[in-house]
Amino acid sequence: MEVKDITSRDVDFAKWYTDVCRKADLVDYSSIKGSMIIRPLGYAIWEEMVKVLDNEFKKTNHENVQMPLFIPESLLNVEKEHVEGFAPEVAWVTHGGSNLLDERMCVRPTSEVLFCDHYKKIIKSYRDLPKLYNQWCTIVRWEKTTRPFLRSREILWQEGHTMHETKEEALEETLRMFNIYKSFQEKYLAMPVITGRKTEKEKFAGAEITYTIEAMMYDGFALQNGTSHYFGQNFTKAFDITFIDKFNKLLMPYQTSWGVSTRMIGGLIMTHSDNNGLVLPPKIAPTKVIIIPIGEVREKLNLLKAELLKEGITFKVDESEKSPGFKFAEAEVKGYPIRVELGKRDLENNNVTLVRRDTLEKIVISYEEIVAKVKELLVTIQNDMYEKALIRRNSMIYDVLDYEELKTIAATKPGFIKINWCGNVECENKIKEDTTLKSRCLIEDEEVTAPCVVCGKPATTRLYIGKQY
RNA sequence: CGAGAAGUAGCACAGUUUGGUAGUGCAUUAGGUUUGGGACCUAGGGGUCGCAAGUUCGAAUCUUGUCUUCUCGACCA
Repeated sequence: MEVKDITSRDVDFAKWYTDVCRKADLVDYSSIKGSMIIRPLGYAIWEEMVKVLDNEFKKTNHENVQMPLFIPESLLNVEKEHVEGFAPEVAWVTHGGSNLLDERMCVRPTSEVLFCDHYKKIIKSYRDLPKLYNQWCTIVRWEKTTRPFLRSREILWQEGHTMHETKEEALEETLRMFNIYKSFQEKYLAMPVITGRKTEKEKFAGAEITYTIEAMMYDGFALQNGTSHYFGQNFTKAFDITFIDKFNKLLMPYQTSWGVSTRMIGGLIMTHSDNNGLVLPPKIAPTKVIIIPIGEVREKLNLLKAELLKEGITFKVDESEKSPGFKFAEAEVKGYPIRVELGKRDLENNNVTLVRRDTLEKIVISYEEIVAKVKELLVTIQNDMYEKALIRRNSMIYDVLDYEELKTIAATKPGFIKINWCGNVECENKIKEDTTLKSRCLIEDEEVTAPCVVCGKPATTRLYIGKQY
């Protein structure tokens, strides 16, 4: 459990990642492949995420529900594209006790069909719309390769499923939730993200439009950190969901779904953490301040605790018998944004030492300044972490016009590549075959600058490509 | 799912080649001394060697199967 056990980030990034997950005590392996135990610190980070997002969902009039865990096979089969997309990775329940079931059921890999089955019953009139439901739950997808937080078989997440009277309303909802995710990741997780539509090839099974949020990890790989889908009437037609509008006409509603998962915790680690362990942005850190008393400082400690409590700044005090050096290292592994070293020797001069986790900078100030400085630092650290990640990310984005150059960069430089693309799936496939890079998302706010980088025909759009987790 | 590597105490590992009843460091418990970057002394506790079958008088060690983890590939809404 010592920092020196953490593999260097630049030596072996994959090993470093799992080391941080374990040493910071975020997660433990269970005896079931791909099903992890989320430990108290990992879960506390998730709870902070849930708190912020759930509040955003409720502010935008969404209601939480809880749907069944199982999906009967016949129900999963209702929407053709959807079942084809998910069938290879669902887990099946075939027995109840020792009796073979008449119809096998899968453990939900996502809940579109469950919501549709329910909406069919409760939506009758335009007065029943919109329906804005969300659920916090776990789902199961039988992944072949698994990694803590990034790709597990049991996934803790949130899925919103909404039904709307018009196409315009549904499209607006898709973008509304997409923007909530984007701004959450930028403002709270301090993660710069690229956002946009997925290509036809990469969109969600059954969706008309998929918007994606992609963050670049320290090693240049992309992590898809959230998606928002517009379904049009694909599912409502398949499920025959209808309502009567105000002119007494029978119509079909338009649908969306959107989700984020504990994968964001993996993104947080691979964006900000370092060789000393976890680094958490203050806004998402469950505990903002760790106080380490050195020597007999009880009186000042009690005073400080009362002041932080009054200010609503979450803190912990390490009053264990360990040596100060051990406590410093431990505090760094766990990623507390600010460490307060409350030492007898400093206090004789009326000083305390603050240490920023993101830069490890030591700041000596007088005792009276402490609360004001902590408040200031929490803001500074949050901003600096975003800026640092942004600069690094931007330095790893390449704009490429020539296909040979594309292959060279793909093979030698980690990161994202911007290209001009004709929109043809053959060109998309060729890039993947030649370079293993896949489409991340369309860049819709930039004009095309040259012909398609693959085929040389006129380009219709700009596109981000990159390797992914 | 394919190829490769690994699994011995909470963690990191030795012991396996050559079969003989399990060890080191850290952590942990008790008492004491310490305290500004991973303290020290003394005395303890903790492991059916991933699991299962087989070979053998005897298996951590040999054989087979299986599970889990890691790496590379395929897959990945």
